[in-house]
Amino acid sequence: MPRKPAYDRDALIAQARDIFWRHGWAGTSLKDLERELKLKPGSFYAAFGSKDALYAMALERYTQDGVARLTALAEDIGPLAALKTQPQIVIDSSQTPVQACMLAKTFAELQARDHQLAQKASRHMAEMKQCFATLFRQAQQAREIGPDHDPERLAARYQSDLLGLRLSAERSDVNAKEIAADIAADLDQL
Amino acid sequence: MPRKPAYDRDALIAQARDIFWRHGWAGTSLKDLERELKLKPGSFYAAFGSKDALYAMALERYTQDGVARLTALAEDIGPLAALKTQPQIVIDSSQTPVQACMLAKTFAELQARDHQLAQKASRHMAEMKQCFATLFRQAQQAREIGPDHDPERLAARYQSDLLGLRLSAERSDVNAKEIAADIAADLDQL
DNA sequence: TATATACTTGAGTGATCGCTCAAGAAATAC
DNA sequence: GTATTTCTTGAGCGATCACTCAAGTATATA
Repeated sequence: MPRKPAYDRDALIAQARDIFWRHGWAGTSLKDLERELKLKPGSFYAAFGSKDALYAMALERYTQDGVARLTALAEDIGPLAALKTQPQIVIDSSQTPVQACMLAKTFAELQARDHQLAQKASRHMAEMKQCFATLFRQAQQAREIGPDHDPERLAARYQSDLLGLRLSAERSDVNAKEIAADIAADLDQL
Repeated sequence: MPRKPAYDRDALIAQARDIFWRHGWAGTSLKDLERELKLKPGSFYAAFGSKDALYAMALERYTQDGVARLTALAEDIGPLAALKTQPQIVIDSSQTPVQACMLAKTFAELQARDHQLAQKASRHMAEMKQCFATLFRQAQQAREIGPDHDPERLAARYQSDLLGLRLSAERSDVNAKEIAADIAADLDQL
């Protein structure tokens, strides 16, 4: 009996993710979303419930894709090689809407207001950090890095460096490739 | 003949800087500013012209203070020591409204919309980077670091690390002191 | 004290915010 | 075909946005 939606829900979430990623939470209005997703307000709310709900879905999608991509890369070329390659990947991927991390942008924007989306972003960043720690641990077990390092600590520093790198990559007066190379080079010192 | 304002303009700019720093550009409303600065709309606009104009003054103040503090520190304890101490300073300064850099937050929030405040923030970050580069150059001339390093490149990496550190320091699941120590330790390898 | 010159006040501007909902259109089941 | 169910549409809700301005108030000089 029912009628099917005229849109591809998954594609719309990915599209919304890119818009939010670019312009942030407050910087993206319902008008923006309606125009880009080609949805009237009624359809929008029937499909996603609210702006915040869609934003949460976008964060989810963003994190899932990120973890999946890095995990796949590590299985391809090994944990340490993946960690060394990641800095260059995240800044030269010209397909990404912006260079800075969406989780970091969300967290920075909404943390002070104690917004639930900031908490969600924080949890997702912890997820990513765990992913890094796992790779460092694997690299250690494979004797690719010294045995005296704490994988959790390496992961925290590495993630911090990546956040800085990706923000720096947005700047026109910074040579991000050099920074990425230097971050990768640091991993050889371990 | 005239009547003097009842407020301390400089103090109000510093107060506005802290509010903007915390909540960002879109996250701070005129109502917020009026309430915190205890100014009615008329006085506000007579004093500062617009929200954006005040934000620009806040950015200016933020940068001036940052450069002055680091420069003074370097004259006290030397360029390399200042660079090594800075990471710990910026994250344990419990007087600061938030840990993340206001220039970085502004840039990240407004860059995609090509807002003039994003450009101003970018210029101020370049200013800070030059400040770092000068210290690295001085450290090199003082034989505190090796002669084969490019001070500009070191400065870019160092600033990137600081941006990451300061954002990480906002997170409850990250030990920022460890990251700060690791950044400082890296400078000994030069 | 008289007057000129600011500063302070707060109601109110049009625009936009996220969001609602009733009515019309379309597709399924029978 | 008809009935039923969902999707689509868009006018419009109250709230808030950055901001204006005329009237009132206080302080300087003369």
